[in-house]
Amino acid sequence: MARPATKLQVIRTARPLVSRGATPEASATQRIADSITTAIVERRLMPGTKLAEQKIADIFKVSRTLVRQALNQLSRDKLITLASARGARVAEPSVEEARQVFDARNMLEAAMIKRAAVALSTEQIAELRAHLEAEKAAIRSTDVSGRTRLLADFHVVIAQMLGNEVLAGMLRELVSRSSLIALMYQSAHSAEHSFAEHVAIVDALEKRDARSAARLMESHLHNVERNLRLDPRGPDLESALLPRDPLPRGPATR
Amino acid sequence: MARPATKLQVIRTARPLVSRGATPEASATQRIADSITTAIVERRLMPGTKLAEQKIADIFKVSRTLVRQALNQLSRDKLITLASARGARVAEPSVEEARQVFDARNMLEAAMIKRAAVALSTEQIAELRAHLEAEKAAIRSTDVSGRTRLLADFHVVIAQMLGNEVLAGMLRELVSRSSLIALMYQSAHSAEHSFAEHVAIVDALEKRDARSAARLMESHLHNVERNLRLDPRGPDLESALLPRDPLPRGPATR
DNA sequence: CCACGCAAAAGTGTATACACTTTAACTGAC
DNA sequence: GTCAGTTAAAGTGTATACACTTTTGCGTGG
Repeated sequence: MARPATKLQVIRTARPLVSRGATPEASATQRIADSITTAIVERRLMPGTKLAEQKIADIFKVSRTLVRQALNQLSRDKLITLASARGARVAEPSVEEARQVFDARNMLEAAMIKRAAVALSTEQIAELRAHLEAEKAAIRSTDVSGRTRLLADFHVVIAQMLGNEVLAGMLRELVSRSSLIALMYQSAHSAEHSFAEHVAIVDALEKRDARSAARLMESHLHNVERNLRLDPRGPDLESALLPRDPLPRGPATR
Repeated sequence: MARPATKLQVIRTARPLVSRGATPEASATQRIADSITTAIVERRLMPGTKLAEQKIADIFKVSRTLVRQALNQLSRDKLITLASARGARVAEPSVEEARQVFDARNMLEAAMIKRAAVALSTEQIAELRAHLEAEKAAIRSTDVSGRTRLLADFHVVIAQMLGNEVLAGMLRELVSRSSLIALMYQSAHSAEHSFAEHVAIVDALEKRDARSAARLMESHLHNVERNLRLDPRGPDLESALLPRDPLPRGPATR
């Protein structure tokens, strides 16, 4: 597999995601995990990048102990892979894994949206409209990282509105895995397109039309998945090696 | 909150669950996490029991480092709760949490079983029959721990047969949380009853009747939930001590 | 020039040390 | 006898030490 071998640039800048519990003073471990998560989702850390414990510890000025805890968490979320004695790398989800994640989302979210059509209050639907406005603004202002986050949060927010934190938690995990997948397979699905589909879904919710809301959600997820470059030959080893992009020097990939 | 304060008896005896990946030499951390998990599910560790790191470390003859890793994992599964500087306790899921868990299972498993009715091969359905035989045997022989595990595994096995490990993983977590909930609220749902419902579900699968399979699964989960003693007064101290009048809505948990 | 092997460097896995927090146990005043 | 305040014990949070594994770089023989 192609190994970008990016040298682990500064991560910083990352603010704690809104998603996690609003702890005033988040634990150091959580801060680290969140920073790495957003760095991955915002494409500052590419799949395959080595995450050496000591280097991260130096960056955050803590000991390896806390970094290890954070890496363990991320490993459970499948955002990184841990190989015994060989360290952590940003995960490189397989095509098969992508299929499974989207399949699971489909089952979960179709059921969820049907319930939402019945259970959400008018105020909550208004909140969803507000969320859509935020999405639109982020897209207009070309705020790439905010846009990515908002488009993903749309799905989680609905789960939270249903008052089911268990559901929301599962969805949060699936959605962040989806982001990594989209990134890895260079989704051709535009943000504008996703946004339009979100609008259609909320429209259906407003009309309390559970059936079409579910249909729209399914086709939304299907579209996102379909637009991944899940080519038969996989994530282009060939095209990466063949002289598409002539490197200045020899094999000095370090 | 009622605190049994059981003094953390010997855990041992526990063999690694079949559920986790069949690693030949599981890591020490995983061994510890599995032991505690089965101890909880088999009622050898009651909700609220304090899990002191050093004591567990002594039992397993490792350092606190590994115990902490295991406890962190279990905390993510919501089988224990971690309070900063106050240590780990076996979780005491609230009534609300129970509702959410069963609600999430309902969404997930209804969708799953519909798919299973279409996608499972004849051989796989035969395997399910074999699983049912094992359930029956465990129930007959009053093998309590095996029975509990097999009844829970039924749901996970179906997910695995669909070839979706992501789905199976989520279900595995939900099912073990359900076990803790059933234990805590002393389910009155008999093993025999669950078994009979499992048989009915497989019958429907065999007939490729997706709709009734889904209906049966939903009513199965509903029955399990309904038979929990989720009384308004709950299992807590107040009502245990004060010979109270019937509470209208009562300050449920806490 | 390449392949192979060996040794140094880097990195991970686990144990231990130590500071700080919580819990308990005790003391004395009321 | 009860309660508050104080202090010791127990326990957790983080850092560090050290053994062992993997990776890397180099030198030697072919």
